[in-house]
Amino acid sequence: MASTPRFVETYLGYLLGQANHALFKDLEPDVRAAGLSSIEWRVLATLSDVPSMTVSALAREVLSKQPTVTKLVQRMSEQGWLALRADEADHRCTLVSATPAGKRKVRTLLSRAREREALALSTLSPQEIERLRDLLTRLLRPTST
Amino acid sequence: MASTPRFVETYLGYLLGQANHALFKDLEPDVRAAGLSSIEWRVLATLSDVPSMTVSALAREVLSKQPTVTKLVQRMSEQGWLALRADEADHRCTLVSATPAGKRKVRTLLSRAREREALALSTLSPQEIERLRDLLTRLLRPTST
DNA sequence: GCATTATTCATGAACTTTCATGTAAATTAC
DNA sequence: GTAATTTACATGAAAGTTCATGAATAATGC
Repeated sequence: MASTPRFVETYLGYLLGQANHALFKDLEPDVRAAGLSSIEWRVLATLSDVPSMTVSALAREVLSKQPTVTKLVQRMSEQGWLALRADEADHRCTLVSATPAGKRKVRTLLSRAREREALALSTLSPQEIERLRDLLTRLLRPTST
Repeated sequence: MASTPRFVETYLGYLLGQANHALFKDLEPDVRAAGLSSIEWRVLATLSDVPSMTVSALAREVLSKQPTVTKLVQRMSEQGWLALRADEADHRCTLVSATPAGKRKVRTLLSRAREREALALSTLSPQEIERLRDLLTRLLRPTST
């Protein structure tokens, strides 16, 4: 006699949160060892392969609020990991970029993250991994024709 | 000539985070209208279909730290949504449960969450949805034979 | 049983995030 | 070109989270 499953066990938001958390837990020791918090890791990873980004674009990427990111990047710039400068084309915008020190700091973490990801995904076949990425991407971009 | 994709565009943790965030954004207005924060919503949803749970079990479920949850449930109990009592079998444990008022408060949100989830998933076929749930579940429980 | 170790939660201090709002720059409508 | 509106960031106060630690209970080894 099967009982009704708990709400959280079937709700997609819960599954996504748990999966994300599980994945990060494997990487967390490395992130902490590098002297970074999880949000700082997200910021540096995001900025690792773009020249620069505005504060609000960065806030969207790292799933945080604009005032949070404003203060976060100020602290990180004091530590020398980020550089802030005004956008010449639009003086309202503050452009955030990773300094060489910041890029250096995150470099090994990026490949470590890839390793951990591969490990976490090792229970799935390459085809299934492909499918998972595809399904998640399509969830994010509803109108993919 | 395809350029190398950005790290965050292919990293699973990023995809999971974005997907989770996108899903919650649809529900957030309802959660806020009910006078709840996102973490309070998670707590009430988690407690909606179990009699009670210890503080640390709850912390694991809602992906937060134990001191965070200790203070959170104290606030929520002052508001009448949760009840706290000592575990008779193990006096170290504080058992947390949703009060009738708390259950009432979350009831409509639970079905609203289902609606929003269905909407977000409507770009996928039922078979694909099944597959996504399956893949995420297997990611969480590596040794499912 | 007694000592040791582990578990569970509570708490104060430090730090971070958030909300509400302010200021400045850019855009739009006239 | 000016006024009204919108956009983007910064900031202070309030609220929340986290770390380090403490106190109490339970489990383990002898």
